Formats: sequence, structure tokens, C-alpha cells
Amino acid sequence: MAGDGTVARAPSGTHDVLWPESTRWEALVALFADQVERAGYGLAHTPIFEDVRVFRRGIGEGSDVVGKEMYEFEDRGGRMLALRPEGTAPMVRAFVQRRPPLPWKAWYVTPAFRYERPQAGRYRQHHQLGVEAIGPTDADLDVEVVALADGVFRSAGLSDFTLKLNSMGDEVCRPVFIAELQRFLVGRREALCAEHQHRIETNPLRVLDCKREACRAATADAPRFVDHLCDACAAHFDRVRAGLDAVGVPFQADNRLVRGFDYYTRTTFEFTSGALEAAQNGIGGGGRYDGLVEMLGGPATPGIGFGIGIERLLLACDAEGVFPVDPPTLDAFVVDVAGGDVARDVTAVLRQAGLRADRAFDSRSMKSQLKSADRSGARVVVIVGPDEVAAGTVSLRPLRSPGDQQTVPVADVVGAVRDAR
RNA sequence: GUGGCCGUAGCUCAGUUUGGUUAGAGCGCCGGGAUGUGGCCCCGGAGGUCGCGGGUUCGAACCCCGUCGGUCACCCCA
Repeated sequence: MAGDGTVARAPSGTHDVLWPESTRWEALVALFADQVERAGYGLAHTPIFEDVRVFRRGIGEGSDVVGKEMYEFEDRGGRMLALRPEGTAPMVRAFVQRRPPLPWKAWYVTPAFRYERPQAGRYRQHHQLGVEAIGPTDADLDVEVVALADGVFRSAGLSDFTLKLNSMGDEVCRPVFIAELQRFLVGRREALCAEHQHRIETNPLRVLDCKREACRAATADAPRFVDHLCDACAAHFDRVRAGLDAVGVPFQADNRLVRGFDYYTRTTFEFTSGALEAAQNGIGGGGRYDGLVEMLGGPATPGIGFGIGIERLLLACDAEGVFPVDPPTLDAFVVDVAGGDVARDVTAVLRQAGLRADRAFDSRSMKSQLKSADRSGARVVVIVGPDEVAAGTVSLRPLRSPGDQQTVPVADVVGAVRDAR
């Protein structure tokens, strides 16, 4: 840090988003807002930190995120808080506390914090766009939510991505399935990779999600959740799949898909980009959480949502060469080599007229100021020199298109810049 | 938390294998060429404790040790 000879830098795993890259973020958020607001979702802001129990209860003590990745801290009042590691639990907490009318459909854009080792596409602070829909148990809501995520990706221009879909059952059939899966896994314990042998007891579902060949082979003939869903869950899952077919959202049923948060029930899904070589190819995911509202102290109320990783999504866009964004350009740049009074006044007048205008400072040379004008991307440069000042005029010179320089009375500068469009 | 690779100008890097006078390039930045006109071109300039600390040596950007940082991968996830 300053004083000890080193330059201050952002904490490991965090990153700055500066202009012009930030305009792409803005554009993505705007695209997302447009998509989901058209479907009746409204923006919600909730605190960036919560009582740590909000996350422990819903996400689960046994999950990696809660177990070893949360940024937890005690505030000066002795409260145990945590920076949000994901977006759903805080939104559901807000629902439980405020109890807005059902169905409650909300969207968010938020940073999320997880203490992990940073690597390509993985950060300690990343950002997510997401929606939550609380109230209906209707499978058609699942279809709507999944289709929204799919639509966001397509609107951004992505085409090389896959939607995987599974059902995690409910409180009726999940315990039954887990027990059966455990019996199967115990018999295969020796064949599993070391890291998953102990998970047979702590989190048997995750063993199915192991990417190692050994585990894959050992669990190839494991019981499948789809075969053990209760009648209600099976019917729900059938309608979700039929609905996705009907609305034209392609998906792959994947009975190994197990997501990292304990609160998921029934429909779970994940989008992966085929354009990202890195292991971090998940660009979005979500699912139903029919027990979460109750876990956080509210009345039993079902819900479903998804989160999309902004950084990952933009990486995928880069990989596919889509979603380019041109930063907004200035209408005019004012160059003043006659003392600066006119630059000060004309720039203000242009801005008040609703035009985008900037100027040079520090009374630098005309060449220098014109270079700044050129770099600014401005359409026209407004030139003010001693001659113009003496005559009460300014000179307008187009920078982006062929055209002659013209001189107009200073009082006409707004109209002249507009005409130069 | 574990492992591989890498730390030289604002950025991207060369130089490290065979230690040897004032550490280089491109881009960017500043100024000039046009005594009032950008982009292209030409000329010049500023800018570096070679991550930090210690060691070996007559001599270290270069070799050795440590440390910090970055990056990639495992795990897990967005």
C-alpha cells in the first residue's frame, strides 16, 4: 500500500470494471431488465449482507458455499453477518419479511461473494442477474422461468450453450431416494474417488455429480431420481418438459445434475456454454425451492428462480464473438485556445441543451486539444481561437465524416451541432 | 485448502540457457515538424528500486533460498 513502496491493488479475486467495458455491463443489465420486465418481474434491491443464518438455513451447512466459502464477519454490535454468496436466499428473506402479494415476481442484479481460489471465470466477487418467482406451484411457472433464462442468452447472441434439466423431488420422495442411493453407494465405496467416498454419508446426491471417470463408471448403474419421483413430482416434471418442448426451449434431461444448494426441490437446471474451454463453463442455473420460504420462517410457499453469472456470460459472448457494444459517443468536443472562457460556457450550453459534450482542460496546444477531441470519439469539434472570440463565432469541424469546417455565431452553436448529426 | 507456470516501463513483451560497462522494443503518453486544425507519417522526450528480502560472486534482471503477488488447474460453483 501507499507508504510501504507497493501500489494499492484490488483484493485477490476481485476486479475493476472500467469504461468502456462498463458500457457492456450496462447494456447486459438493460437487456436482462427488458426481457424479464416484459414477463412481469420487477427490480428488487436487498442488502449485500445478511444475518449469516439466512444462508446457513437455506443453502445448507453441508454445502461448500456455506461450509468454507462465505465471507462471514461479526459487526460492532456482535451480530454474525455474511456477504451474500448467492442471490436467492436474500430475496426469499425479503419476501418472508415483507410479504408482498402473491405471486411475487422480482429480478435482481447483485455482486456475490465466495472465498475460493480465483481462476479463469471464477472470482471472489462476481456478479449475478437473476429472477425469483414465489407463490405458484404450477409447472408452467417453471417453464416460464427456464425460458426466460434461455431467452436472455439468446438475446445476447449466444447459440453454443446447453440446458440441463433434472428433478430433485420433494420432501416426500427425496428422503426415500437418498436412502436407496446410499445403499447403492455403500456397495461401491471402494470404486469411488477418495473425495467422494466420505460424501456417501454427508451428501450422497453430489456423488452423482462427480466428473471423475472412476466415479462416473462406478455410478453408471446407480438408481436414478427420475425413476423414484413420487406421483406429484413425476407429473410436475412431465409437465415442465412438455412445456419446454411446447415453447421451443431445447434441453437435455440429466439425472446426474445436482446443484450445490440444499434448498432446491423438484425442477433444477443449469446452462453451460460450449464456447468456454475452461472448467468454469456454467453460465447460469437455478431451480425450485418449495421449502425455502418456510425454512426462513415464512408460511409454506413454493418458489423458483435462477441466477446468471455476468462475468461468465460475457466470457461466453467473447468466445462466441457476440454481444458487441459500442460505447456512446460525444456529440461535440470543445477546443479553446483563447483563454477557456468560451469552452467553459459553450460546453455548459451544449449539455443543458441535452447534447453530449466534453472539452479539454489546462490550456494545452490546439494540436493537443484536437487529439483529445479525436480520441473522445466526438462527432464534431467546436473550435474557439482568438479569431472566433473576436468575431463572436465558433468553428465547427466534423471529425467522423467528410465535410467542410464552418463558422457560426456562438449563439447558434447548439443548432449547428445538432445539424451536424 | 493442494499443485503447475509466471513476476523487467501505463500495457504487451525481449533480455535470464553460456552472470560482465549508462536494461531494450512495440503500443500508449507528452512535445515538435505545420508561428490556429485531429486521424496517417517523421523527429524528440518523459517513464523502470528488473515484485520484495537475503545469499553466492570481483560483478546478479540473469544463479540459490525465502517471501509476497499474479495466473492456470483440482475441489466447487456464476
